[in-house]
Amino acid sequence: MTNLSAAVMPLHNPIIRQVDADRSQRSAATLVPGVGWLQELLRLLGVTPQATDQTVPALHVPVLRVQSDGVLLHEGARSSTLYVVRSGSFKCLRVQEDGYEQVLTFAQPGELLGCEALHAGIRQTNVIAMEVSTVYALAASELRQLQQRCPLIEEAVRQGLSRQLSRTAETAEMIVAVASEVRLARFILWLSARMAEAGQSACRLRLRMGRRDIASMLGVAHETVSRSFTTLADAGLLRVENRDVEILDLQGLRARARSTRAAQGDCGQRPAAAAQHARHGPTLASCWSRSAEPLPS
Amino acid sequence: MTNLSAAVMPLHNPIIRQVDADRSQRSAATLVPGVGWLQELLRLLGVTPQATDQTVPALHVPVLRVQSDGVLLHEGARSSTLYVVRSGSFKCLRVQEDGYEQVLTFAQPGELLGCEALHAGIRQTNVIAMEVSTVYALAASELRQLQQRCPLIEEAVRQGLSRQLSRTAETAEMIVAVASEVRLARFILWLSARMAEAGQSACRLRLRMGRRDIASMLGVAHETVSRSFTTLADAGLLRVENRDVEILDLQGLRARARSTRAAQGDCGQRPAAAAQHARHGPTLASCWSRSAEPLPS
DNA sequence: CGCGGAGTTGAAGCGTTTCAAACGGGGTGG
DNA sequence: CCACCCCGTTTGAAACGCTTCAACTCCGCG
Repeated sequence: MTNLSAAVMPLHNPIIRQVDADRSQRSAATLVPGVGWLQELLRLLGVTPQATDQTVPALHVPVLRVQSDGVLLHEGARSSTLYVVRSGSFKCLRVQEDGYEQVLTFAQPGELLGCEALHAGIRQTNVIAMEVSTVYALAASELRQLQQRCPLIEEAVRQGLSRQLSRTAETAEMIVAVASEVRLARFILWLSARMAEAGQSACRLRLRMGRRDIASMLGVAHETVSRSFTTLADAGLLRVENRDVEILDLQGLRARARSTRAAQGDCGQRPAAAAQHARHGPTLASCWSRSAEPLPS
Repeated sequence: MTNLSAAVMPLHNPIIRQVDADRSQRSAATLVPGVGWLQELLRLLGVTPQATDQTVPALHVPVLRVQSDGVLLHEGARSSTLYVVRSGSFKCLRVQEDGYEQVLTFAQPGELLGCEALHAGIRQTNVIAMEVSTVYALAASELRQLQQRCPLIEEAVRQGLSRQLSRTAETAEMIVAVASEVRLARFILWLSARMAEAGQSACRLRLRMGRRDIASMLGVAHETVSRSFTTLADAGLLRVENRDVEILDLQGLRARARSTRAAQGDCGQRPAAAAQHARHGPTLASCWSRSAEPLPS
């Protein structure tokens, strides 16, 4: 990887120091500034490489290094800096009044963090690194400067926002599943799909989060997550060893994840409009519900 | 309201006709084109009026009129046109393979529809009008033209995207609640808050969706929704008459919505980092969990 | 070495799901 | 105009699954 050491660019130094009000507290050692390259940032955001190679100038972009369990963003803090995960992983959560940590999502490289603060200027969630991680930091002023030199960044950010939006639909479909095993199966497939899209192994997963965090996100008790893990393992779908998970039977796992709340009374007579949006084109294989192979029916 | 009749601007006529590939099927009468004003669009997107009055030119923006139960967007369709709800309301859903309709969210005036298609160009969800509704249609080409004449639109779209993102956190917190009554209470408060922010009555709600749709979004059986309604009504918090809901005891409803999955083992000893993000500023009152008045503790 | 946290497993209570039936309103057709 | 049917909604009862409390193991760390 590129070096994130103390070779701080003098050019952006004043900006980095003021990069985010979230680090106002005591996080002296948890956040370490550095620099990265605009080209890598665009690649992370999913901008096509062939287009970037032509027009992207070799510009530096501020990078923050966050230690494991370090707090990147504080709920309630006044800041609207945008972050893009460069390496590592994060969990986004809100702390309820009774102290319960409600995990909202997990973020991997390429994902945007802190987008919700764009319109109000106030952080809506806490973001905590689950391992040593680095992020690109795009303050509003920084963003404007970059846009002047590379208009492509604008499109990249918008695409990133759009991608985040479609991610939330996926997470929603995880949580609303009836059975806890189904939720967990969807969660595993969700992780797997995102590992695959990051170019990594899609069958061997090393979970960065604890059972409690998974349970929080899935909306079940953490004991239930543990039980569901063993159930899926006993069914021969998974091999689970603490936080190392291996998918043994991808098809079976997909089948398990497919089971939905039965359409009960809706079988046959749909409310006029609903009958029209069956499926009429190859949709995005959203990791679990739509598999690549045709259905046996 | 402004007239949406056949007075179609010749300027944008060719664009309107090609506005979205989603209407390729048979929806001849469900979508009716018209025009609206850029200024109203910006207001809907939450751009500050004082800023708009100075710089916003009086431009026309394409408007689509959708009949009740009409399909605005088709899952799987190739299109990346952006829509902004102008009047009425919509439900966004995905159809599972077994025919079950998974409702993802409900959209009200000011909300963006179809943002998820920006990065892939393919619709991820079906969007259906729950009543006669109108939307602003912003095709990619349309958007570029508008941006040249009014750079503010760019910022407005980005803010809209950001707002949608923070909405998803709210919906997630609805679904993960333990008890079904809590989910319903949060849902009602969520609707109420959005009615209020639209300038309408926050206590008298006319639900546009059926119990089944609510149940789908909340991840429970529709009978459970019905039971939860009566439970909340018996507790004196709500007055429910079919689809008309009146909030009788806002404080009590908030209290009911606050109850979370108890922090079980976490009472007192938090995992190092988690203890640091308590709450240290006035966060956005996200309708149910944070009330305006100070806590009795 | 011992403590504390993470993870697993067990047993009991209870809330939700599920199947079932009945009510009511809105629509259509006789 | 009334009857009828369909559908949304409500309510009941039984079974299932999850939650909760509890005990236990394993592991890292002071």
